[in-house]
Amino acid sequence: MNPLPPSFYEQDVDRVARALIGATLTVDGVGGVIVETEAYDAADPASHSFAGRTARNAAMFGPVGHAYVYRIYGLHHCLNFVCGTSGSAVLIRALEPRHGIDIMRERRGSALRVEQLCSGPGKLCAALGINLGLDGVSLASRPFDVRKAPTAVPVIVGRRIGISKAAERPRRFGWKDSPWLSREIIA
DNA sequence: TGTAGGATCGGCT
DNA sequence: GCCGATCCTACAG
Repeated sequence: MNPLPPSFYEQDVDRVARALIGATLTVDGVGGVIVETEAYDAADPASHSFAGRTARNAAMFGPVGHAYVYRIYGLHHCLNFVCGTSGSAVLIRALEPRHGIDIMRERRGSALRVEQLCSGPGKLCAALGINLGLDGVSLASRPFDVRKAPTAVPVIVGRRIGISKAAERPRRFGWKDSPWLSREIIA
């Protein structure tokens, strides 16, 4: 359960996406265990970095081990971890809530079941209080805390979700049979 | 300068 | 399963 060093993110983005399953992410002490991720890079037509560096995606081309946060559909946010190859990042899609569940409910709605708090990229950003102010911020310092998975976990791979280009590429990773996934993982 | 569409979510049919 | 919310990026003209 040690903090993940910046060198961890230097690995191939698909390897990082897989290795993050089981890691613990908190923001100001609120968060839980990562159960679902997706990999993107500059050679991927579905990636924001595919068309090159712009003002929005600058963090994807910035320092490794920093956050790339963007707004989607005008109202939600998504969190990514920037990796070694320039323009590559891992989208964090779902968490098992562990810490600060009362605060998550304050932010997301007091009537929600625990399974609904972080079961999607937009949901977990709302629950953890992630916004554009965290774009480009280092994951190795506050408010972020990312810790290595204490033990190996069973990971399955499938096609990505919610994209129109290259969705069939097997770049979605999830904790096998986890009840905390955003959706079932389909190969 | 104008505008189509997106790595989503929740409510309604 | 479908649709609207809501904003800002990217690209066309």
